[in-house]
Parts: sequence; structure tokens; C-alpha cells
Amino acid sequence: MSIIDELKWRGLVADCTDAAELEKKIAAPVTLYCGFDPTADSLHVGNLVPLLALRRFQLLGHHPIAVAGGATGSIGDPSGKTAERQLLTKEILDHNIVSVKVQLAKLLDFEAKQNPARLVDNASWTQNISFLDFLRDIGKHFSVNQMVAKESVRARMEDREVGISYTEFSYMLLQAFDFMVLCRDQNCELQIGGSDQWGNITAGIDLCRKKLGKTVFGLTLPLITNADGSKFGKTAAGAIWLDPNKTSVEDFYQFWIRTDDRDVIRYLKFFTFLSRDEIEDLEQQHKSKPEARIAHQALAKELRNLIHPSTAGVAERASKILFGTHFENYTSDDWEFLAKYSHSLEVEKAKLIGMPLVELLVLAGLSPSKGQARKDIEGRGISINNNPPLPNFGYIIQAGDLQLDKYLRLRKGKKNYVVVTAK
RNA sequence: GGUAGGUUAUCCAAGUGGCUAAAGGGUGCAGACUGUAAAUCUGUCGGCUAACGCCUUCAAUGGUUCGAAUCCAUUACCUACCA
Repeated sequence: MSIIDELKWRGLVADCTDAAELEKKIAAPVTLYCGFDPTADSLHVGNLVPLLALRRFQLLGHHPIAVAGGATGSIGDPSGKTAERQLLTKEILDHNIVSVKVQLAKLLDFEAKQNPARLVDNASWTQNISFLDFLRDIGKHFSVNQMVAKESVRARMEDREVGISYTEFSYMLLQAFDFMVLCRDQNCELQIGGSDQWGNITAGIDLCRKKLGKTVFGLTLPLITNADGSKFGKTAAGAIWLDPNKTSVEDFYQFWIRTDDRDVIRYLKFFTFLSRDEIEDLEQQHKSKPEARIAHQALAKELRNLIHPSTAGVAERASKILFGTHFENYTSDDWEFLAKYSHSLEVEKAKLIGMPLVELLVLAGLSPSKGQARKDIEGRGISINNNPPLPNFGYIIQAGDLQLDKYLRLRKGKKNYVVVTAK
């Protein structure tokens, strides 16, 4: 199966240039790239789609290049954005680049004998070029008329409330320049990216043809949407990050477990490397017995293994303990384990015993304020250990609430848990 | 540079002197139903308080007034039109 067939089956092709020619080209190994702008100090699950696509290409023998956007990230891509963005400071940008590079490096194989991945930073060829040279050599090839017609720019021009700065307007020139440089120096012939990158990619293709006389290709991946219409990868608490310090291993796992039924098979295709047979088998199981959530568990497990390989088994175990019923039998190992991988809080024992529950809820971060904590309790959403919800908000923590004289599980609703440890 | 309009709570958005902690909607959170699903229904959604109530908030500062999100002045930011 060619990479294109593979991607098509997975629903991962939104659009591509000259499909017939691309099919031919791709029969032999090609060099391709995808850019990742360091807009934060970690990648999030949304970045996974193009990144895993690079990996899929690599697995089938192609040569992937991951481009860290040191230059483009300092400008800000207007694509898909409804408002002008705040420029990141130099310090934040540097910090982000370092972090993102580490994550990119984890998901591609740099040791492969035939087709090792490469990681480059577009600042390396952009930062020393002068503004005048850039305008003369690159800018001359762009027609403002065409740039204005591109969806990403047009949307912002039409929105009277927002507009677009010259800085962001120029973004596509930088990205086109990247493609041209990679094509020239590394023989890169294909750029992939999210569907919002279409305009930027075609700009690069045009530039390669004009500057280098070469025909190169572009392929975009679909924007991932949730069945309920909300944005993929965002929760109220924010994005789901790959960095375990920003999104705990347990939360990361839970995120996938809670996938909408209607999305779970699509996501298996998008985000895992399971084979077609395996996914179709899961689909059968899911259809016949959705409440067992077999597909959800497979999805969560695959992703956890991929992103947090050193924690194999951790999330499943934590999940079993948190959502299971054999609460009284926890050993102190179980408790320590929970404290480490889910949300936890340490409080001095002397302070803990006798502390009003509302105060503990706020300390634990389960309720934003004491007033809200009170309402949460009155709404019968709060319980300690595995007891029924507490009926009144005057409750004070007792010594008897501590399991093994040390641990206490505080729960809000079904999904929010904090393990409180007395010290 | 000139002219006009805007800035309200987590987001959108009403409100043009007292009845306004501020309509409505979204999101969120909780409850019921379930499967840690969806849909639906209910409650809740500035802070403190057991509660009466008190405090802080409508871009910022200063003013008018018994009383201001609402009126005036200055400043900042955003947008449009004109030059």
C-alpha cells in the first residue's frame, strides 16, 4: 500500500496538489517536511496529526524533515486565526524552541539507516538575510493581489473588527522561503501540514517553481473536529499537552478515554499506528458493545505508549484504582502511586485534621473559591474516599477520614479526584 | 494628522443616572438518566459569610451628583472612513 492510499484510508488527506503526479513521485522515497511553530513550550495533541504523518512517511521509507519555526514562530501565522496575535518575546521563544525540539526528536527516528529524520530550525537560514535582500530576492516573486486572495488573509481583511498587521501578512513569504531553501539544499519535494496551511504551502510551491524551476508538491491533512462541533484537543482546563508536566500522564490518558463514541474510530485512524485489520476489528467490537469502550481503551493505550512510553501500565492502573470499587483494599503502594500520577496534594497532618472541608476543596484546586466549594457540596457533588456525597458543607476533616492514617481521596463529581496526603 | 465608533463578568452580548453583582446566550461545573459516551432535563456560574448582609467589578484616572456601567474630562488600546 502506498503512503497515499494509507493516508486516504485513514481519512488524513484533505487536499493535495496534482494527485496523479504526486502518486508517481511518491513511488520512490522522497524528502518531505512539515513545520512546527514554537507557540508554546510544548506540542499539544493537535500537533500530533502532522507529526505522526511525518512518521508514517518515514515508516514507508521516505525522508522526513521536521522544521522548528524559530523564524516563523517569531512572526505569527495568521492562518486559521481570527485575531492578530501578541508577539512572543525573544526569551519565551528561545525557551519554547528548545522544548519543542526535544519533543519532535522523540517521535521521529533519527537513527534509521536508510532514511534518518532530520530536524532543522528555519531561523538558521532566515536570521542573517537582510530585509532588502529578502524583498529583492523573494518578495519580488509574490503578487500582493494573490496574497490578498488567500483565504487566511482574506478572512482577516474582511473582518472589519480585527484586520491584519503587515507582520502577519508577510508570514506566508517566510514559509514559502522555507520550502524553497529546503528544496534547494535538501532536495525536499513535498510539504505537508494542516488544512489551514494550504495557502502557505501553495505559496512555497509557486516560489520553488519560479526560483528553482522545480515542481514540488503539497499535501494537507484535515482539521480534526469533534463530533459535537467543539475544537479538538481543547478542554476547559486548556489544551492537552504532550509534556507530562503540563498535562499529567493520567489526564492525558483520560482525555482519550473520554472520546465521544462517534469520534473514537476516526481517532484510532488519525492517531495510532494500528493496522487496518486491527482498527476494523475494534470497530466491530465498539459497535456491538459500545458500553465496554474497547476502542476507547485501545486508543488511550496506544497514545500513552507513544507519548509516554516509560509509563507503560501506569495510566491503566491509576484508572482502575480511581474508577474502580475495591477502595478499602488499597495498599500504601497504591496510594503513593496515585499521588504520583494523578492530582495530589500534601498537607501537614496537624493542619489537615480539623480543617473545614470547603477549605480543603479550595486547596486541592477542586473548587475555585470557598463559596463555590459550598455550592459544590450542596449540589451533592463532593465525597471523601468512597463514601456517599457529603450532605452539608460544614464538614470538618476527621482523623478517621485518613486511610492507612495518611491518605484521603477527595472527589468532585465523577471525573475529578485529588489524593490528599498527610505529612 | 482629521472625523466617527468601540472597550461590560470565563467568552459573546444587553444595559444610557437609582428597581443592577448587572438581562439573554455560550462554555464550564454539579445532579438525574448512563457506559468516565451522546442527547435530554434540573441546579449553579464575582468574592467573603451559617445567615441578615458586607465587599470588589462594567478599559484606566479624575470629576459632576444624595446616588454612575450609565453624564463630563483626560489617558491607553482597538476599528473604520478621510487626508
